[in-house]
Amino acid sequence: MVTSHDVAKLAGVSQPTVSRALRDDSRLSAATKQRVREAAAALGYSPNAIGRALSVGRSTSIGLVLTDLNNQFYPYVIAPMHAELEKLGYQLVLITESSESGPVADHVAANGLCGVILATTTVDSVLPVRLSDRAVPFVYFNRVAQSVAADAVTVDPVPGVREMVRALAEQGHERIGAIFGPRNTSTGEERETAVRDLLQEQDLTLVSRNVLHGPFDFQTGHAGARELLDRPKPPTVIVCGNDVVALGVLNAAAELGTRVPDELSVVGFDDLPSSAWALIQLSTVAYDLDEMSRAAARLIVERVEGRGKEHRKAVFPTHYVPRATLGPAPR
Amino acid sequence: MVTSHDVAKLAGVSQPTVSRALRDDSRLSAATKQRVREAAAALGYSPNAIGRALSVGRSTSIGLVLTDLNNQFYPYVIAPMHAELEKLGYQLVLITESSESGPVADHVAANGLCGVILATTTVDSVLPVRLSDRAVPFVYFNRVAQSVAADAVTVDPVPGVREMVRALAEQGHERIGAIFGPRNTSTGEERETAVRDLLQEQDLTLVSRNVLHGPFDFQTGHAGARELLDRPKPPTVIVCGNDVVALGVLNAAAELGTRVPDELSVVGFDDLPSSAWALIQLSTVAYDLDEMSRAAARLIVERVEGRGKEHRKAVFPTHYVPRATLGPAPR
DNA sequence: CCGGTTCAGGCATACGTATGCTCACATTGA
DNA sequence: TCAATGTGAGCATACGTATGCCTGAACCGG
Repeated sequence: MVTSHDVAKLAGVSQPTVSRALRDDSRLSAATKQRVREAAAALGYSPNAIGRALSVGRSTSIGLVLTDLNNQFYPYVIAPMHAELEKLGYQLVLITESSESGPVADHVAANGLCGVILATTTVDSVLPVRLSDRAVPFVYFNRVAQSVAADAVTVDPVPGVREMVRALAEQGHERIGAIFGPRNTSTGEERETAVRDLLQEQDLTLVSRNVLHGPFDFQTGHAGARELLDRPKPPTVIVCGNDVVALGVLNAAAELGTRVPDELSVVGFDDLPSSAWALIQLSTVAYDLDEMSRAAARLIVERVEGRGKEHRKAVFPTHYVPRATLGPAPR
Repeated sequence: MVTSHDVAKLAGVSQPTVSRALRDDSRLSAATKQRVREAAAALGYSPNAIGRALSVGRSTSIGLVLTDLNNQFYPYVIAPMHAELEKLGYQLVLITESSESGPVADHVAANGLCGVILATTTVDSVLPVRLSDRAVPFVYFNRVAQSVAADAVTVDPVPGVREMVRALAEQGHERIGAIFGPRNTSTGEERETAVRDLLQEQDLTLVSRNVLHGPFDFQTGHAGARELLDRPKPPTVIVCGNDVVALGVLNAAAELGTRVPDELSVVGFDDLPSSAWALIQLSTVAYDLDEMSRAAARLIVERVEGRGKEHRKAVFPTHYVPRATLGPAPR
């Protein structure tokens, strides 16, 4: 391994001078900088990130904490987040909360992460507290916890849900089913509240026997749809907590031979790229997930670098995207 | 931040003793170890990974190098790989080859990764050479390069493709189209060769005008299907380089109103979880992608830890999974 | 009773980089 | 000509952990 000492020797300067030259310190003469740069290039030197991290007291690794890496939702988060972090000179490290290596907070502190993005926070999670105790900077992504205030990027479901509910009323749906997300997540709660409130504005009601809850995953939608469709008077539309749940519903309907949207309408939330596929054509509530992911990356970097003191919240608006899975209510 | 010095002070021992106690060094007495452990627990101490990495000369971060993080294929690789690495005490760091931060090899060396898994190697890639030059341990995942020998986990397409081609012949297909992967990837090349050779065994031929190539992505399948279906005598079946390409084909067919499998059969390769969905039901060639990903993780860790000297190759067998997208050839 | 062995732990140092402080030299102004 | 200022770069050290080497004490056998 070639170190700054090797470069120093070749350039005929001291090691600190190498460090300064490559960081473009104003105190060095242009000639010296040039000489050092040439020596560095000749040796193929690149500064050791670990030495640097130890010296400056923090690394350039940002952790992304999530529970379910298998969920279809996260690829669309990871990709833009990674891209943005890379642009800013940071790396993305994946951390799952079901960590077998003990408490996540220890894990984070121990592994030299300089900050984390929390993507699967539950309302009652203690992780934010732990991180706060250890002074690890963090940002809420999508979901927030009540325990600790911090930077956050979130979604405002109301505008999109309002449009969606209006479309649903216009199509004449009255027996409405819903498969919401977990009650202990802010997204689950907010979306459910938005749907309930806005349905009421349309003089529509959600009867509790047609409302299910579960994790934001395929299985929830799949099993939920089978349950709802098995009712004597099944709902004519199922409102889903997110697109992944809706995919579960659509597939269950396909298995049962229930035609969508002729016999059953389905709406989702997130507008994942696959929802636009011709084979899916899911009517859903959309927002700019790509930009939202990038915003989270920028926020954590600013926080890590000490810029910005106030906690900032970026709230992304939503809109309804009508496609083929919401149709007229069957009589 | 609480360091091993703090623990040492509290336990009334020296810092090296703390280090040894927590690593369960045989030289220390049980009593001392116990005392140190209690002190560490009392202070909530966890060893700093950066200090450790600097001292021992390597980190516990494994890089996963890929080009297209958006590809549907990778989530199913990342999740098990991450899980296995975590179990072994390592972390997964994502690296994209289209890195804006300069050559990947520098990036890797500079960021203190102790090893990398190459998931999107092209046959003519120079990255393996660069890594080899810098003595960075690496493992080929799925695709291999010719330039440098290394540990590798790969797939043998022959058994699965043989079954698939036989099924295709049995269904009476004669006008066969194909959308293969890039010629400069080992997977693209191997699968294409397998299909061509085994078709010949069935006295079937692939006319070159019905053969396309492109990246292993949705767009390739989508555009390719539109091109092939626009021919005067379109193929009755399209053999795809992988499932993601097949998804593109299926969606293009849906857009064009081409019924699958009545008017067009489609087969894929990889058997992604979504291929089994009722809405998709893609007939495809399967292998154990989950176990393969874990195997890559284990291999790189063994290499990093210096165990095992010979290069090892793990080759995963394939089999055909008949579903709904391969049907009888239309007359 | 003494030399040799073993055990338990401390001391010194290394890893690679960054930075505060110091210092030598050149330049400037009076 | 000399003091004051400024410029350019080196010296010393810090970051947190791991480990080779050494030391002191206890123990053992002859």
